[in-house]
Amino acid sequence: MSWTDERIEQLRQMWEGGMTASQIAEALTGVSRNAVIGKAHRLGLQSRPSPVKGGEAASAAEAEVEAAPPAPKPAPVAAVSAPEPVAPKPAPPAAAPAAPASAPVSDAPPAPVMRSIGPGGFQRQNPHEQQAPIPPAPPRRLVPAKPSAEIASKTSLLELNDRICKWPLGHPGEPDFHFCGDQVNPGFPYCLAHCSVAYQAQLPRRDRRPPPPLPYGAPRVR
DNA sequence: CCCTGATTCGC
DNA sequence: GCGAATCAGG
Repeated sequence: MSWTDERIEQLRQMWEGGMTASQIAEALTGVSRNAVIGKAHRLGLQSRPSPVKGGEAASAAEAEVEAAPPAPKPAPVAAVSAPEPVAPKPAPPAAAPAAPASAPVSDAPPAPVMRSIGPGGFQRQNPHEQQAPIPPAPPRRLVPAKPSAEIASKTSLLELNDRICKWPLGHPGEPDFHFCGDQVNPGFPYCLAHCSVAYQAQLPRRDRRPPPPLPYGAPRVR
């Protein structure tokens, strides 16, 4: 494969859009990650935060970059080949309850809380902490979460491998059906965020709590 | 190990 | 100009 104008343009947009060289290389079939990086440099595309850089020459140039980081990444223009409207970004799915109003525990001496770690690094709850393992099943409609930088190129079925999230976005058959494509939570087929959607901790029936407040018309739990 | 981008250098 | 090999940090 050679660098046609079209491919160069796609590379440029994806690079500026924040895609990693690997992602770009996958999207532009027939080129390696190195090829992408090499080309990007030859094009004069500015390097984005690279891990290997701080080592030397902490000069003015770098200082400037450090000085003004909080610039929200502008939504990159859609790829030339597949202009796609940017779908509204829904709230992250079923995030773990940040700090649920923990039980009115007295100000007793705080015994060190021991928690076991589940697969994938999730913290398990102790039996005593089960107040709200999961906030009452949200009656909301589930909307697929949208990963950060998959605006320019969507992860297609052909690009799936063992280390990218296979969480489907959209519906098969639809033109923009694709997969999440983020890095997987090691040992799982999905990224961390989608694992939290796909896997819900299930407590022994004995320890389960029915009473919690089912808001109006929430689905009956048997 | 996995990942990342940067750089080098033979082609 | 190209990109594999290599480097080096996370």
